[in-house]
Amino acid sequence: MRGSLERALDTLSRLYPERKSFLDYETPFQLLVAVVLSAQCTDACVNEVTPALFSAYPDPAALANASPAELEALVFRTGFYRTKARHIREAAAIIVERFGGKVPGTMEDLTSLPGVGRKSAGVLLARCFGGQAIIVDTHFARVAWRLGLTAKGKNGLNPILVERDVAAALPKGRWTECSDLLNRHGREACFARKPRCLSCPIAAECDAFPVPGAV
DNA sequence: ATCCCGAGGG
DNA sequence: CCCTCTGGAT
Repeated sequence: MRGSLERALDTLSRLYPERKSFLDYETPFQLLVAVVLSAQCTDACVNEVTPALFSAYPDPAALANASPAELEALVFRTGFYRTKARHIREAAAIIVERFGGKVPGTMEDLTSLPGVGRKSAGVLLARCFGGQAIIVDTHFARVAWRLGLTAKGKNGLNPILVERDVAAALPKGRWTECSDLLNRHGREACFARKPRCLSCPIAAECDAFPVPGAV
């Protein structure tokens, strides 16, 4: 990276002052379900299916007893619908049986749930448990790579390595803020295709500037 | 490395 | 047609 990550974050925090979630939810349980459904699909799509889902299954006990076919129908549009339906149902059962009906608040317990990897667990820790986490999704990884914070390996970007590299470049107190801001920048300007490099406020700090085909 | 899997953009 | 959209499990 050409400049300081902390200075880039200061700039982005002025560009994106509010730090809202893009997934609709009211409780940790609802966020857990929404995050699992968000794999490889847009949050807008998730938000279309979750109202009916949360209405039909308001808590882990209800979801654990859901009919698989009915559940698959409700989450169909999010893609990977068989896998996702099974994961959220099994996760709900585990939450009831092992965690007293409450979503657990540690990385280890969260990632023990089916369908919950480090990225999804990080979202829960940061949003519901006040934790600090480097949340590596497709947007975050792309932006971190373009800035020059991490490198691609044989198989492209490895989320674990991206997390390690960014964590090493930043005090832990800013991990979640960094996750939010790079993610937000990725979805609003630093697109995978035709990113808005010409109006990017942190272009001067970016190793990839200007990305070929940028506008 | 591969599979799961629908939807929209270019 | 190919890529991308807040990944995770095998």
